[in-house]
Amino acid sequence: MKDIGQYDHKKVEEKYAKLWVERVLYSVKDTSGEKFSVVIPPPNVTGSLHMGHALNATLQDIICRWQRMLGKEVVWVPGFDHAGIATQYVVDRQLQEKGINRLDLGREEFLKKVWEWVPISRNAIREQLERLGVSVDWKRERFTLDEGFSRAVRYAFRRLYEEGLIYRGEYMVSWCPKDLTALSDLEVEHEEEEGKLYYIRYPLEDGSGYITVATTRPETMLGDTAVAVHPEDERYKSLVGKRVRLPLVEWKRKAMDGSEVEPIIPIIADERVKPEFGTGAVKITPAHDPLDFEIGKTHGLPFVQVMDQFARMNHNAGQFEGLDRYEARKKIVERLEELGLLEKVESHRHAVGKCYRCKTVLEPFVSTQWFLKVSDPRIRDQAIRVVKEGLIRFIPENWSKIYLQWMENLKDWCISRQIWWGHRIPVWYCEDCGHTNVFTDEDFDRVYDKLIFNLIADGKIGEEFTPEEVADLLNSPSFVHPEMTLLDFYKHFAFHKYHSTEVDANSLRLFFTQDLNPMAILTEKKSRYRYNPQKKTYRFVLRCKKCGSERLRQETDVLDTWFSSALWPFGVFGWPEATQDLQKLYPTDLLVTGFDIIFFWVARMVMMGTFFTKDIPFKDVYIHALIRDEKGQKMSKTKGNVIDPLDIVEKYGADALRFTLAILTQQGRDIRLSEKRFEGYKHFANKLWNAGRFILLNLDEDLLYNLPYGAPPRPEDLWIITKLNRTIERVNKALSEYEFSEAARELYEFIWSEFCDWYIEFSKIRLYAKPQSEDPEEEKRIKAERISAQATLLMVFEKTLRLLHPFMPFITEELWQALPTAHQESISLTQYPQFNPQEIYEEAEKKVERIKEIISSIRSLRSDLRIEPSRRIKLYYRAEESKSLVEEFMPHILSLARLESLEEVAERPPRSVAGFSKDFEFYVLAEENINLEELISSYSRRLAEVERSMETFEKRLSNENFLKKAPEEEVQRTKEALEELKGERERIQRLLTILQEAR
RNA sequence: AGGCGCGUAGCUCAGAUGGCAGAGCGCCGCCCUUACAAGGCGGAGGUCGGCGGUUCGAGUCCGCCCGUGCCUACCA
Repeated sequence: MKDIGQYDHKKVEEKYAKLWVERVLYSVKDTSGEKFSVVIPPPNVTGSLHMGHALNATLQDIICRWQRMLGKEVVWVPGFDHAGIATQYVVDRQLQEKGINRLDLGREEFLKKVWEWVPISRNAIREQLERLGVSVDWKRERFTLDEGFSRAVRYAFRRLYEEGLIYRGEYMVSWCPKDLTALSDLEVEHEEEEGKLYYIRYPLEDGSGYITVATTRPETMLGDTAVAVHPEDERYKSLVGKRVRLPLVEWKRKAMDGSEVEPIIPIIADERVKPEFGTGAVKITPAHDPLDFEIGKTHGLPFVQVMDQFARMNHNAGQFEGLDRYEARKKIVERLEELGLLEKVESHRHAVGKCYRCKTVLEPFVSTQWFLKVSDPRIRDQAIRVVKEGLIRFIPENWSKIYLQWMENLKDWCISRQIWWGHRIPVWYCEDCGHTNVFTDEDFDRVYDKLIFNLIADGKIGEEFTPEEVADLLNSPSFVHPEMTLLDFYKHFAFHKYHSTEVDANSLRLFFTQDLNPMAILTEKKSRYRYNPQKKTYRFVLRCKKCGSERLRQETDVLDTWFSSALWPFGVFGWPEATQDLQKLYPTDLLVTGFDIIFFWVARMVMMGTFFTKDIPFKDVYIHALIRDEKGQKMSKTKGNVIDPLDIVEKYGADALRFTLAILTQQGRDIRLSEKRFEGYKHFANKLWNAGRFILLNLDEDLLYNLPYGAPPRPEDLWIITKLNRTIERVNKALSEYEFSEAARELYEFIWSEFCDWYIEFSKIRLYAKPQSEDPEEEKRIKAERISAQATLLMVFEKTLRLLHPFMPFITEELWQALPTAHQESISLTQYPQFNPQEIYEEAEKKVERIKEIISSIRSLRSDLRIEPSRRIKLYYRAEESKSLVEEFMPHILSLARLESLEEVAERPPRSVAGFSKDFEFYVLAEENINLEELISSYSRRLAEVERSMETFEKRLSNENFLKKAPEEEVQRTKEALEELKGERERIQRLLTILQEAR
């Protein structure tokens, strides 16, 4: 007997969100058993989580909690992504709002600002994840820019470089003139736009006429160095080899190789020109168009850049210099028109590439960049094989096709970015011999040299540093784990080998006093350190591996953020160190992510994973849908249609949020979300709570001791046990197939429609039973009955809570802890219910289902007759097969159909109205004010329906082909169904006649 | 331009292996029946986008079309 009162999701959830983290429930210490490991797709530190993250986290948590309850040692690694451009963009905008320009601030100062921002975002996200109840192991939290991870990135870069898989070169890339960086092909968003196609006449040099070219970008004509036609194009065959005078350009232009280029340009033939497009003649601007770049290369054409990094016209643009590309376009078109060289302008739909971050139209731009040869068989073949052979499994399956398609058409990946926030490429160019040096800490023997190298490469200390600076830094709290020092963190995540032996505070002190003794350094030419006696600072010296020069210049570019993300599933476990974690927990078992980053991330993890670890990074890849708003629009801040998960958690609770997301997650389908959905499942949580409240209110304190004195189970007990058992089976099956929606629906259906609607109602018969006499035997019997009802309620409810726990962790925890059977620190540490074939009671199941039908049919009649629920009425019945059942379940029918009495009669009582359910026919005495019309129309509708069904069955059975060809079983089934319908029709007809007479 | 997905009740969506169309929300009616009005009980509502084909039988399999969403792509 205890009352848990009304459901207050905030109270419950806030309590456990904190408690679970404090008690470190989800940190596995002993990893000797069967493991289940997952790495979270690290959220970007760009702000806070959106609904997509909430979905992602929820689905992973459902699986992780389920696996944990199945007895596995679940390790779920959380973390964050530094998210290069995205984060830089966010901080840049914040500064702009304060009127600060990033370029004025300079790299170092700007990075400081970013490091100030990151913890703000990270804490917000952490808090959100905790509120969602995710069971990650916070002790393992990682950041893609933390010390260990950065080291892994450098290691990976070096390996790839040494294997010849990374190269540097001058190529055409997509350039964002706003973010001032190159982007990979994937970061280009193509958008269809209504543009214009300009037809421009280029006069032939000999004055014999002109050739007309068509272009969408007239401003690039200033950089034209040829006109190309298809070699087989009869219209232009005679012109090939001739030259044209480039209009407007009356000056010499400077090509990228420094040579001067005349505005007289050749007409060349190239098969890549499509004769059917435009005029069939195309202007060639090798420095500003990808195809022209290729053609320029093959034909040895000069490359003339006419724009700078801001997409402004440069010195090659003569009078147009300094104009923005679009202004230049306008001016150039005007000029051409004046000169009569603009033949016509057509409207033209075409795709333009935009920056995926800032949506600026990108400029094809020739520049020197770093590339990763992902198309190399050493990388690609494995990545294809592991998916083809099913070692990695996509769910839903069709994504593997998309993955493979993309893999087949791989192009080299531009991995360098001209931004500041990210992993600086670990390359130092020699100013003397020009050698490209790639350094990692492997190049140094002593641990402290390694350490200091890493600090420098990370930009954690400046080129010149004092020992105090280094010591302070190493003794300061780690960015990721404030309870550790930076040095601890290094030891833990990066210097596995040296763990607790060589690296400690004492040796650190010794290192600085002995090894970095200024006198020793000044006299020791080969020292790694240079001492500056004036400033009392040290410099860590790198020497060119080829010529030994100390004059090295570090590459200023940083790596594409996805380069580091690609190492995530093994980097988090300490790779490249051969840690125990790596051996035990890698490959991971599951990756849950959205389809929008299959190419960006999933594919690259597979490529890097198989390349570096010779193993797959994960076994199952569950691809979930994208969250959209109720109109099917992508949620975005600019559209203002975002639903903030924290708002929902506040208003409806994390449990409701999670359950909603789970039940809406049908495989491979986008989720349209409106706030209304959450409300419905909050009601579900409330329903569950109230069921718990009811049970607790009705449990006797001494129940657990009295269990042996309980009466044997009744059919409804066996029925609900069977129903629960079937639900257990279905939920486990659904989860094993990642059918979240199916699992959630089964739970909802069972809890609400079976347990609450029927079983609890049935149980009240025994719980509320009062002895009719003073007979002590009867009292004893009633008590025994009550015990058995309580026991079943408790047992079924307890199992149900465990079954539901992965979906709604908070409320299930709270209710479970309130049960007298609670015996564990947390419900999440108990076992997940499993199907038990012994607990299927078909006989009882059938009986109770039939009784439900009978009760419903009585309720239906009552409702049609407008008899209020509170009025207990007398009912009379006739029945054949159902008779014994009705007698057996008399109390149930009386109670749930709210009857005063139910008596068997031989004939329909006079002046009565009738209803039926199969052979069970029942009668209510008609009163003066009874409403028959509703009933008559109800029966009429029913009759029509039955007759319609009969017709289709009769037609089918009179079809010879059906009888001949359909399976015997099917024919039989149809016949039986028809017989049943016939009986029903007769009954309805009879009842209708009665009603009409009574009218 | 290719590829993928979707079109079923007013809305959001379920409907292995073809065999009497389902749920939630919304709507209508009656009820504060001592777990729950965030509730109970009862009910209405659908030519399964269109056309053709395979089949005894098609929401389900095949073809075409229409609508819609997304991904990929160097048509200047």
